[in-house]
Amino acid sequence: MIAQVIVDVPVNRTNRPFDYKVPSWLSPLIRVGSRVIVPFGPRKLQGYVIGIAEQGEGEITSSRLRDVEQVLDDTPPLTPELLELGEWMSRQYLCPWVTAVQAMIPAVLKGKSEKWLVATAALEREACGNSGLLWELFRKRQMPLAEVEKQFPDEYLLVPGFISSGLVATEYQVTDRITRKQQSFVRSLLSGPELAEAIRSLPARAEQMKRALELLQMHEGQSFSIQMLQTEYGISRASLKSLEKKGFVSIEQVEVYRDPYANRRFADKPKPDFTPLQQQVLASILQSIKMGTYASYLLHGVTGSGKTEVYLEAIEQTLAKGREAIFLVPEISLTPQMVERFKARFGADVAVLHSALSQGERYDEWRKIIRNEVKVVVGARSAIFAPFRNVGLIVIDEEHESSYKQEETPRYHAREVALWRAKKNDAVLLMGSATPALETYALATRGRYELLEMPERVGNRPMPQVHVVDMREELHAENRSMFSRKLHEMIADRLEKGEQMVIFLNRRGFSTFVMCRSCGYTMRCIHCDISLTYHKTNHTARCHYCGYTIVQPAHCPECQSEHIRFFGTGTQKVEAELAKLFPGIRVIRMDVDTTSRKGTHEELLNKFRNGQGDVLLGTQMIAKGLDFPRVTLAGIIAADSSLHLPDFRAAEKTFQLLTQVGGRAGRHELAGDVVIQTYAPEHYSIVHATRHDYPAFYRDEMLQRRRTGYPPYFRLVLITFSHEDLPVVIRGAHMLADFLRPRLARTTIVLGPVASPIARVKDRFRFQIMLKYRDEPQLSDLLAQATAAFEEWNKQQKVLMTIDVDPYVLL
DNA sequence: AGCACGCCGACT
DNA sequence: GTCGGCGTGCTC
Repeated sequence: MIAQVIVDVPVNRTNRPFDYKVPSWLSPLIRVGSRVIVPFGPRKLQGYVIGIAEQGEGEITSSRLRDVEQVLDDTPPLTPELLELGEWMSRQYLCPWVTAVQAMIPAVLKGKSEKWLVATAALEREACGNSGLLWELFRKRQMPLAEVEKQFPDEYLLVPGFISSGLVATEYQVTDRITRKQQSFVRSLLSGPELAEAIRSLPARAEQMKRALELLQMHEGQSFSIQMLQTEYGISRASLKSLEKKGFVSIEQVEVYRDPYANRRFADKPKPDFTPLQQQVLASILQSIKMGTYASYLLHGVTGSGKTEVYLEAIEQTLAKGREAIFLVPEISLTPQMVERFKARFGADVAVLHSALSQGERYDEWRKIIRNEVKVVVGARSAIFAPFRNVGLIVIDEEHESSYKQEETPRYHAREVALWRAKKNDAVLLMGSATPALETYALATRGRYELLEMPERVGNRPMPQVHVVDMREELHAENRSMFSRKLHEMIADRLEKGEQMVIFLNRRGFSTFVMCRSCGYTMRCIHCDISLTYHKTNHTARCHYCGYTIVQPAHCPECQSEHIRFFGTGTQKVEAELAKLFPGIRVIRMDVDTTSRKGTHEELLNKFRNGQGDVLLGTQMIAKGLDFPRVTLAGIIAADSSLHLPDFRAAEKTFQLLTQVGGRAGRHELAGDVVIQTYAPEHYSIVHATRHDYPAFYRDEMLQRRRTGYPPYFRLVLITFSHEDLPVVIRGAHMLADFLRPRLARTTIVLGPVASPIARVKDRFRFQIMLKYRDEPQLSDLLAQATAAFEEWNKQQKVLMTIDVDPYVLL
């Protein structure tokens, strides 16, 4: 038996299966998809079985093949479908297959290969003399070599001597980080009458023991966790121990899932009556679910149109057909509200893959999926890899969100992966948004996805009224405050009425840079080509690219002036201003600084929901998915701060943001207002957002994209190079461009090589090539060839190259 | 990626 | 005459 294995060496040169013999004792355990440990050259590595055959296919004769050393799991963590998906990703996104595979499984399953020092039998017999290291090895039997070097830096040099004298030996070990949580459970060892007798036999003062036995008597055959008996019934560990000693009960260790939602009850909302629009939309979707064939839908529904109810119903019907469902949400909007809704509706059938989970919690949730204990997965981007075997429905909420694109290798887009899985499984793909990505809407209008429209809010609630304030006029009217008169007036009005509001500040692209007012000097990173950002909490200036941090100087390093200040408005500044203008106002600020601790996110939102705040003030993270009945005002401080970024999606992002934030107001009985403050009130993204007119925005933006040659008219590939020496990067970039140009279609545009917009990061110069193409059916193959040619060229240099297919971040 | 093998300069 | 620098090539 031969196993074909891809090994954990994520480079192109080893991006192919290697054959191994399967020793007979492992053959019952090994499966396609198994994690294994294999010898690889002088090392031992973790690998994944991608195929099993009777005969090896390579030219190496089977007698010379090495053995699989170990099979790591009794259930393979990868299904055949996921392996195939990994292969596709590897071609599509030009990444090593093994990297794609590792993106699919929890981080704790990624083994690390280390060289260890182990004691030999000789060491047992010999005296260890005065060597601290040998004593330690005698005691511990083995240590990672890296740890030896750290703990015994002097004796580390003696290691080769110890090896040659046979006292120690080296060996490779592969370790993963799997841990399992155990809990003690108490179970009665006695039958009914015996139990009654035992209770009577206990002395009156053994009150806790009596109560424990009575509990076991009442719930016959059930076991109770010690922890629960302690907290809920006040029965101490000690009394349970003595019951065990008396032979009345047994205490055993049972593995439990780490569940952040344990001991929480979720109230189920009654299923609402569907509006006619919802019914209409559902009819199409449910028809496809019933047929069990591939179908894809774009559900374009305004904020508050009840898209979530449609999703939930579609999921329920999928489960009713005995199939499984994946529900993707953007990283940022996997809110407790959303989780609660799912837990309430689907109870123990849901696994939640949250970015805030610890690695252990994530592993436990994932195991519920691989063990077929759940039927629905709710999660961010990587949940698209849920190892279900019979996916019937994939829902992508807020389909346009950029968090669905992974910005490291493998640089995949969850929407693309979802499409692949849906087709593969004859499943339904349902994407929803109030502001679809242009690419998606364009495909929908061309029939690639079926377009479903829900242009009205449920219950005929009106869309909020949007007021656009031209901040230039405010300045002319001598208002230098960050709040326009309109917004000021409306805040005062809501405070008076006791209603709530959301104030949004897009700090991105408007960062708080540090500048000297006297000489104009700006603080820049010494390693990167960007300005430093001021952080108030510890009074430092930091680089957001490499982490370079200095204490904020009191004087300008250039001219010694004291007038060195930070510019740009941050949430902290808005908070201070609100407090000044409206004494007594209760502001709940939500940004990276106030939510860094685990659980604070939820805490702050609960506070706001309970009415302990008048204003929810924050960045991106409050823009989406939140639904508070008493919010009647949404204020956007600087709507155009995202408009002038060097990004072809700037207008689209602005439109989406304004629409989403505006959608937070007036979702229930109370009508809502939105105030947008801007310096560019005539810009089409702001005008159309004001009128809630997506189609108009789509038309205008498509004209721009056509004029400038960007998606959806052209597709992009961004190739980035970096190296410490500028001439070397430039040579590398030209080498690749020269390779590609003659091989590409005439209609394809090769932009560059040019310096990247951020020309230096971490002391490395960056150059890039952008490919713009309309039709390149063989592009993946060509890029693979180009990569091979580049690697050949790159043997002497050490230029880093990354290829980003359909990039989102162009820096 | 790592690791071993192998060929040239500065030391006992 | 040896120790060790890192260039080159391979891993079933």
